[in-house]
Amino acid sequence: MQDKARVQTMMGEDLLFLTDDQLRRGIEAMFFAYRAFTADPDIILADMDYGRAHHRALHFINRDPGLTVTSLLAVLGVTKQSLNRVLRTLIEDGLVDSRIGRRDRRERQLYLTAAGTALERRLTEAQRARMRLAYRTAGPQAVAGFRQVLEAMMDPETRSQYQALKDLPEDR
Amino acid sequence: MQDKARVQTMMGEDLLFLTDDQLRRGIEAMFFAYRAFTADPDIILADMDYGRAHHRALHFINRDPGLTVTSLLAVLGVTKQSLNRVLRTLIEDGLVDSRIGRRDRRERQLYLTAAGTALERRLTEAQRARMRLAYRTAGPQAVAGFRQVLEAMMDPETRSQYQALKDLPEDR
DNA sequence: ATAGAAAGTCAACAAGACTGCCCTATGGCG
DNA sequence: CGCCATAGGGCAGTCTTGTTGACTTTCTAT
Repeated sequence: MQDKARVQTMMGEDLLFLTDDQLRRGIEAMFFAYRAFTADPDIILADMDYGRAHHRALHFINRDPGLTVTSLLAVLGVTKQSLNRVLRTLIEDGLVDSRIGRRDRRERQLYLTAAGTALERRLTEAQRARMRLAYRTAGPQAVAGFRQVLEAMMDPETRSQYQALKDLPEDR
Repeated sequence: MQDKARVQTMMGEDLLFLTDDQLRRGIEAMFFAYRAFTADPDIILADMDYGRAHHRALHFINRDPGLTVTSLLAVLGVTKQSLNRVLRTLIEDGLVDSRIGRRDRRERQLYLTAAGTALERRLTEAQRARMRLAYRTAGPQAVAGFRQVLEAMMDPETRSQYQALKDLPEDR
């Protein structure tokens, strides 16, 4: 009784999509898809002695220029020591600019330099290309469902952060 | 420059879901959701000196008992040296049984022991609980879309492996 | 003015991926 | 039989990225 679980919507009785088998399929899909999802930028990064962590930092600094180290920490969910190493190399290499906070001089506000912006764009575009194809293949309705499930999967606190990101300035 | 990618194409109109902004939202959702996705089993694993790699091995051995080291390698997409370290500890700890291949005595066929099955179940159940909640929250139609997009995101070769898994014996 | 909290940095260590190389055992084939 | 390919294991060393602990700088409240 595994595959006939093609769910048809409506019909209150239709909880077939919650069988252990269906859940396991979702788990495996997450594993395989995430691997592909990170593969494209990883190739670019490998060439320049950077890793995924650098990409993530660039992404969120680009997303919200001027954010502090602590804010970035909260979004990334790592320790500040871990982030610091990554940040240090990015700053040394001239991809990120760290300026002393204006309100509070203990803080460091982070900005991408022109070079940083260029790399971020290159990395993200590689990732976007795959996402674009997947979106196009699956169609708008599937995309909506995709986002709904992912959002429901996040920890509540993370979900708030994610939703808050929605409203950030869209410059670029 | 960021084409605000409103409509373009002749028929256009419904390509709004392919804007760079929409794609970026998807990228961020993947990042946050995947972190949550791995968090629950990670807590259990941390207590016993195991890591994510052990979980993955247990999962796929449980999925297809008797598979060879080479097959497992192909599914996991890691090097044999990397897998070997993980597998060695699992075998030493009595969670996995490695038997000499029946067709080909060079091969090792992998099985979970009772203890291995128990741990696999515990780990997977933690992960399933989150997935179940997400599925239930989002609903069947969203789940279908979720799976469609993830599948479209995989590398073609991986997708074949993923689809092939569909037909494996369903014990449990 | 000073104590304590907060932000950030430096140092050392561990997990888990990788490569490269070498080894054994087995299987297939001319 | 002999040769070579394949399956698997082991060892050494590297890299990224996570961790904790201890430190400095800066701010804030008493």
